[in-house]
Amino acid sequence: MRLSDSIESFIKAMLNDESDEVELKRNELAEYFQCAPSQINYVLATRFSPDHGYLTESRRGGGGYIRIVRVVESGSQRLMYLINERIGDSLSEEECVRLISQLKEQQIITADEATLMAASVSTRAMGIPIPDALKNSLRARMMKSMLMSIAARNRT
Amino acid sequence: MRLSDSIESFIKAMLNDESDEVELKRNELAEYFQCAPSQINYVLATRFSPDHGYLTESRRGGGGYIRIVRVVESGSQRLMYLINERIGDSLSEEECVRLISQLKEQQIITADEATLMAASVSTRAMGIPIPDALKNSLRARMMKSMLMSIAARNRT
DNA sequence: ACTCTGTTGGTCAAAGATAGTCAGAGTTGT
DNA sequence: ACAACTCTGACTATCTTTGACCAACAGAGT
Repeated sequence: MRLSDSIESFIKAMLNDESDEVELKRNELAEYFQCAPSQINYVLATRFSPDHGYLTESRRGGGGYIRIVRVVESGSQRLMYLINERIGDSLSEEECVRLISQLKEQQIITADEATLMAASVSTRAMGIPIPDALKNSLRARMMKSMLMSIAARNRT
Repeated sequence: MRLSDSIESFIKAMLNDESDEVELKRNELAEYFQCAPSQINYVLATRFSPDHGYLTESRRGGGGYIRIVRVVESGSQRLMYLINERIGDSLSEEECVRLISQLKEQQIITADEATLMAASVSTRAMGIPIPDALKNSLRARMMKSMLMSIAARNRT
């Protein structure tokens, strides 16, 4: 069995026992598995990425930690579909607006949230000197990031 | 538990009990927490800054003190200040997060909105190949755009 | 008033404690 | 053999805590 797989199972077991959320110390975990601390990052990157349905946050320095939140299976089907399939690498402002208004119609987000999301991807917000292609790729990333956070909060 | 967090909680508890204002002795507090006096300054700088919604004043010498005041502003005042003065042409992710969480504490935005805003300016969302300076200028624009949309809806 | 001295708080740099990144070496499946 | 995946270590970034030295203020003594 690969080390990465063991660490993955270990973390998933913790997630099952406790809740949809777990907090750990990178160094402790590395110590436990007798491996380099950066191995933990590798596992997080390859098995607990947003694409895999997880969100992670961390803090460095004294009392630092890594927190992993499971979004998979709890976020609505619709959101996961958008994140994983519908939204690709690029999204125009018009497409964003269309998606946002659909989500509002389906009552997945509130009207206020829709306004907020639209404001963030608006032409006005994006007024920096970069090619349109980059702006649209940025919009896609922003939308995924926001939808991911909505999926996270919708978990029961 | 981090020392800084304990001290932060301690001070916030005092603020809740009494009023929007609290006065303390740096040395006494340091004595109480068994730490270097300058630790208190660190806590003030990292958790009670204007961006966090607090003002501090102090006096040295005999009878010296540190006074911490929680700033109370109306939502629209706060938003206007942020849009017109605080946020300039550039804002780091950390600054964004700080401002957002402060808006949440002052109940100008909901927790869900805070999460959404933070997601939109996150490093994850900004993962396109442009210089950091541009990313921060983009963050500033996005924040202003989002705050303006909130200000608009708040006008009743 | 002026100065001296004790009592406070302020600053800053260094040390300590964590986590992140990335290139390259090692391993495995086809 | 080749490509993809795994693992490590050196270097970096960030957050916390401490300590040495500095600055300001009050009150006593002159």
